Amino acid sequence: MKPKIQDVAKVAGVSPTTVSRVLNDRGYISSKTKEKVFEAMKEINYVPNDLARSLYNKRSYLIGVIVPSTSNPFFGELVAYIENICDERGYKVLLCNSLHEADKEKKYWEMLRRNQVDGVIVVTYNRGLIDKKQQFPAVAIDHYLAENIHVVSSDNFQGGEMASRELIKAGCKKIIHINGDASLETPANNRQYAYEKVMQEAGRTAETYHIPDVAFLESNIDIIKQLFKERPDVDGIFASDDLLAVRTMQYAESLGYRVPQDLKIIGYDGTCLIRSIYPKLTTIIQPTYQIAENAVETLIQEIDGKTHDTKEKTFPVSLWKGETTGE
Amino acid sequence: MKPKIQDVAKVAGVSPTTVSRVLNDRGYISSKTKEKVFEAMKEINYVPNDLARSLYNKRSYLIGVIVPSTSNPFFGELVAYIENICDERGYKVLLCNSLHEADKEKKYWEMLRRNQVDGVIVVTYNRGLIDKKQQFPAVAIDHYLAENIHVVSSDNFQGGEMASRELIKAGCKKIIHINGDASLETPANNRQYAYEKVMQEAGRTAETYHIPDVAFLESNIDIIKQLFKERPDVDGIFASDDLLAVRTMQYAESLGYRVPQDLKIIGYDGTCLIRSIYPKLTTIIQPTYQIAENAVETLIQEIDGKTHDTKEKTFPVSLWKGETTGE
DNA sequence: CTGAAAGCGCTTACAG
DNA sequence: CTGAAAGCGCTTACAG
Repeated sequence: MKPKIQDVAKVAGVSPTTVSRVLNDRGYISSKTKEKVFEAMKEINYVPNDLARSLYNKRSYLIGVIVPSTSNPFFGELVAYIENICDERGYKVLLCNSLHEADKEKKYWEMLRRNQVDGVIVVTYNRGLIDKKQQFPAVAIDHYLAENIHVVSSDNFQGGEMASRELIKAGCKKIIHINGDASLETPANNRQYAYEKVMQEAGRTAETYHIPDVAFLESNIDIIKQLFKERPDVDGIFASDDLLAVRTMQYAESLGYRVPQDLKIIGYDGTCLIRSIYPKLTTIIQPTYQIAENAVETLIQEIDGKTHDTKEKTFPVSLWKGETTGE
Repeated sequence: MKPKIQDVAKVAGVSPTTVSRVLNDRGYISSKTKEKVFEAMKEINYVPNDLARSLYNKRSYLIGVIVPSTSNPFFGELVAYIENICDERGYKVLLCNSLHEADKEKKYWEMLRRNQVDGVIVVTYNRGLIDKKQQFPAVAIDHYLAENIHVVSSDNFQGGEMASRELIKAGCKKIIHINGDASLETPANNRQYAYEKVMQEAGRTAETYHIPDVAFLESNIDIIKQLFKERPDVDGIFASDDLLAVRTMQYAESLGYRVPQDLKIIGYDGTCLIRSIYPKLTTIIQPTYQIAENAVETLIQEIDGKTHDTKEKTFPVSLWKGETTGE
C-alpha cells in the first residue's frame, strides 16, 4: 500500500494534523517536530496524494488543453510551450486532441469538467459548446469561443498585410490566397481581410480558395488542383499555413512552375521546425512562445479570480525572408 | 457551487446511495427511480466528480506520458496517437515534456505519483529514475528503463539494415551513419549495429558520428560540419532521424554536393508530416500508430494486473522510396 | 506549539 | 429494491 499521512504520523510519533501542517508549512511548528516528520516521510518514501488534496481544496492545479492534434507541428510546438509554462507555474496539463471532431471535443469538455480542471486553454472551434453556463475559466488561442472568453493570437491582420505586400513587392501580378475552413469566424480570418485590403489598395482583385480542416494532415489536394486549373496565370500565393504553402509549392512544381521565378509563395506560422527544415520558405512567424505564455498567465489570473479589462490580446508577427519570394 | 450527488438525491427524492448506484449501474434499481435520478441530474446539470471517485476507487484512469517534446514531429505524432487511443479506452493523458533534462523528468515522475496515475508511458532516457521500488506500471517506447519494464519499438535492426542496403544498392562507396546521443543504451542503437553489420558484410568500414540530444530542435550543426570536413569523399549518409537527414542534406548542398548525384541520404521515422512536406526524402517509416497502440494496450493490461511473458515488442518498418537515394 | 473532529464528493459493504 | 454509516487521504477551523 502507498503510505499515507497517517503512516508518516505514526513513524514520526505525531498526529496527522501535524504532518499536514509540516507538509503545507502552515502554523507554528517546532523545528524539531518538523525534522522528525521530514525524516519519517523520507523513511517510508511518502508522497502526498494530490487527488485527496484537490478534493478538499477544490483546486486541482489541472489545466485542460484542447488542440486539433499535436501531430501538426504548430500545435505540437504550442502545446510543448504551454505545458512547460504550466509546469513552471505548478500546473499540470490534461491533453486533448479533438481531431476537428465536434463530438470528440464535446466529450473532452465533459471529461475536463469531471476531472475538476481549474481552467482550459482551447485551440479549436468549439462550435457553441461553451455558450451556456461556463463551468470554469477558459482562454482561447486564435478562436472566438464566446463573448466573455479571452482570446490570444498573433496579429493576423499585420501578418496578412506583410505577406500580401511581400508578394506585391516581389513583382507578382496575380496573387491568390489559400485559407482554411471558411465556415467559422476566427481571428485567423484577419489574414484574409488584410490580404483583401492590400489587394484593393493596390487595385488588384482578391481571390481566396478555402481548404476544409481535416485531421492528421491528410487534407485533400483537390482545392489546390482546382486553383491551378482555374488560374494558371497565378504568380503569387499567400497560404494561410506553412504546410499548405509547401504542399502547394510541390504541386506547382510538378506542374512545371518554377519557384520563385514563375511563382512566389509565402506561408504562415514559421514554426521552429519549418524554419529548420524548410528555411527556404518565406513565411510569417507567429510568436508562439509569447502566445503560449500569455494564454497560460491570463488563464491563471482568471483562476485566481482576477478579472481582465481586455478580452483580446495580440502579438506582433515577423517576416522570415526565405527564397520562395525571390532574392 | 457545483452540484454534488446529494443535490441530485434531494431533487430526485432519493438517497445519495441510490444516485451513486444509478450512476454506476450497480445493483437493482427500479426503472422509475432510475428515470427520476437521470432527470434530476439533467435538471441541475450534474456531472460526477472524478477526483472523489478516483480517491475512493484508487483508480484514476490517468496515464502519464513523458516525451522529450511534442515540438518534435515524431513525438507530436506519437503523443497524438497515444492520447487518442487512451481516450478510446477511457483513460486521460497527463502530458510531460522533459526537454531531455534529467531534473525535469525526475520532477515529472514525482508529480505523476502524487497525482495517482494508473501508469506511465515513457519515451525518454529516464536515467535510473525508475530502478528502485517501481511505483506504478510503466511501458517504455524505444528506451530501456529497467529489467522488468516492457519496451515497445520499431524493428530498429531491420530499419538499419534496410537503410544501409539501400545506400549500397544505390552505388554509394563511402557510407557514413549519423546517430543521436551515444552515451545511453537504447533500442535505437540497433540501427547503428545493423549498419555496422551490413558494412562489414559488404567489406566496408563503418563510421558513425554522434549528435548529442538537444531540446527544441536547436541541435548544433557542428558535428555535421566536422563530418564533411573529415570525410569529403562521403557519398552516402544514413541519418538516424529525418530532421537530421534534412539538415545534413541542406548543409551538404550548401557545400556544393548535389543530392542524389554526389551524395545519397536516407533518414528514419517517416512521420506523416515529413512524408507530406518532404516526400523526396528516402526514409524508414516507423509504424507509429502500432507502437502507440501496443504501448497503451500493454500498459492497460499491466494496470489490470495481467502479467506479460514478453517484455519486448517490435514492429516491422518499411521503406519510403523518395529521390534522395536516386531514382 | 499540537491534536481530535468534521468534511471535501464519492462508493460500498451491510442492513432492512 | 433502498438507505445510514463508514471510509478513500487529505486539510482546516476549533480547542487546548
